[in-house]
Amino acid sequence: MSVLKVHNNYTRQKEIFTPITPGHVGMYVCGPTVSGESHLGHARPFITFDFIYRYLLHLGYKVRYVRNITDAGHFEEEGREAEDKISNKAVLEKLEPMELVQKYTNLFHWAMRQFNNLDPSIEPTATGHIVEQIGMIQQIIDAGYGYVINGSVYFDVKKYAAHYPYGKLSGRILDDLLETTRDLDGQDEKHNRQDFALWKAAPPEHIMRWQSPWGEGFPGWHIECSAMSTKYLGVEFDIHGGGMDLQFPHHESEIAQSTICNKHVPARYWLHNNMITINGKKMGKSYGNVIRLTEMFSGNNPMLQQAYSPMTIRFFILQTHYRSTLDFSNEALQAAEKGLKRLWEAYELLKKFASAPADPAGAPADPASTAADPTLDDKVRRQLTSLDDFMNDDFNTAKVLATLFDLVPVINSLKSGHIAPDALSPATIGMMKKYFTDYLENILGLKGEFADEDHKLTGVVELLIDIRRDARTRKDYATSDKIRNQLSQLGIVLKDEKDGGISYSFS
RNA sequence: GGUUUCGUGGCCGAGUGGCUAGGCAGAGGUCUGCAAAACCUUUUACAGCGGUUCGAAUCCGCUCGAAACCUCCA
Repeated sequence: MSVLKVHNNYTRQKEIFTPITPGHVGMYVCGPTVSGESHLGHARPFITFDFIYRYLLHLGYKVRYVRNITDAGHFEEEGREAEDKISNKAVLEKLEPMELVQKYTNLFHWAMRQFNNLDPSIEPTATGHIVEQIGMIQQIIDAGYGYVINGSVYFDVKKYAAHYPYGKLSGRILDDLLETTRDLDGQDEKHNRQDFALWKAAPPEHIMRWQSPWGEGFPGWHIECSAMSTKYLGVEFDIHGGGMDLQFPHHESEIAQSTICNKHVPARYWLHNNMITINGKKMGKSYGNVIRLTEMFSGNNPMLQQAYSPMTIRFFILQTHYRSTLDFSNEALQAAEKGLKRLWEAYELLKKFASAPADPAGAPADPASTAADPTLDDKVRRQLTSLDDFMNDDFNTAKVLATLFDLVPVINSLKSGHIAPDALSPATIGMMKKYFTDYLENILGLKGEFADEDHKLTGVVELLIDIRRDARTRKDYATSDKIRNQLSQLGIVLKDEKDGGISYSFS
């Protein structure tokens, strides 16, 4: 049995995962900014850290998974007109800021449920932790690493870099930053360009504002995650996750803030998922190439040839390693949809197989002994146990799925008789069931799309199948074809099987 | 411009020194009243050029191309 290894972006190495507190894992993942609707790109981190969360639970860890809601807004253009993104849009949409925030939070939660993501243990909001953020900013000022100008507070990156390794996470060198940071127009009140805001004085038109020792204003973006992760996970926790694009400056700034306040780099393992691209370009608002999740599910977007179900999208994401970019295309999504169907149908078949009888006295000494085909039996077992190795290898879900696909022909052949029913031992069949359920449902978080179909509908379909069976027995193919074709038009596909059975699926 | 990463067959994507990845699509076959599914077989690969090595898609160098970050961004 292998041990879990994760690629730690902080050290740029694959490392054995060792939690700080044995048996417990603290994980913080940067959540959504609820100033707009989530798009396909946003789905990736939350699905990625969901299967990571699920796998840690599967390994038996007690996990506290904290994922924030950013509802306080950031700077649209730092250094120029400090505009709160959320309040700005609220004016445009003539909504109360918190009304807008609520609307998009609800939509976000709805999307997470569609994806079958487990709820985080704690989902703190930035607006609910202003006090903690102010406290942390004060600490930074007191320590001499923050300075106040015109009611705003900035972090002194240059001073920090003189004492601490600034840029380690993102692989950046301060001097390079000084030279390469793009020129911003207008006056900059910061001492140095690479300094970042801890607190911003609110201009009069700014709706979201809070009292602080430095006047009315609102918190900088980076401080919220530092404050909330510290509050709920302590000064040092295990995993910090988020999209790769957050590595700099967001996570780098978090490290700097926490280092000053808590004397600790906040997390041991920094995990970042890669981007979803479209035509090779990152999907993002500024690129104007986003497909919203509601559009993905409905197909209502010019870039989409059809609707894609949440599980298709989840499967699509799982087929790629989380650290690789994933390119969107209709062709790829359609392939994922078909692949998932094939895999899931085999799983449904497998669940119906007779399994090994429960043996309270213990498993047989040699579980493979009853297998008529020991070679195959052994191969299946090895493939199943390799799933753990792949998952332990920095969550290689792509390999996990490929291996499960390898077993699909075995399952289908057992069903059809191409492989003798006793080729595999009952214990191995039972093991397959367990692994398939564990991996597909519990770890990868997939679910049958039609699990909730109305039982009455099922009954009606089975009645029609019954009538059709009679018709076929009479060789009344006109009637049998009529039933099959009409059902097919309704999206219910019948399949005649070799043994005279008929199966069906909703599409 | 700087930093980093990547370039795999028709498409999507694993693999990181030797052994079939996998999915989708295509082809042939088996099965079947027909169809679908399933099963079996199968075509098309590792950007280019050099180097290291018994052996490289995998390591090194160069060239070309792409992306991410450097600005809000999952």
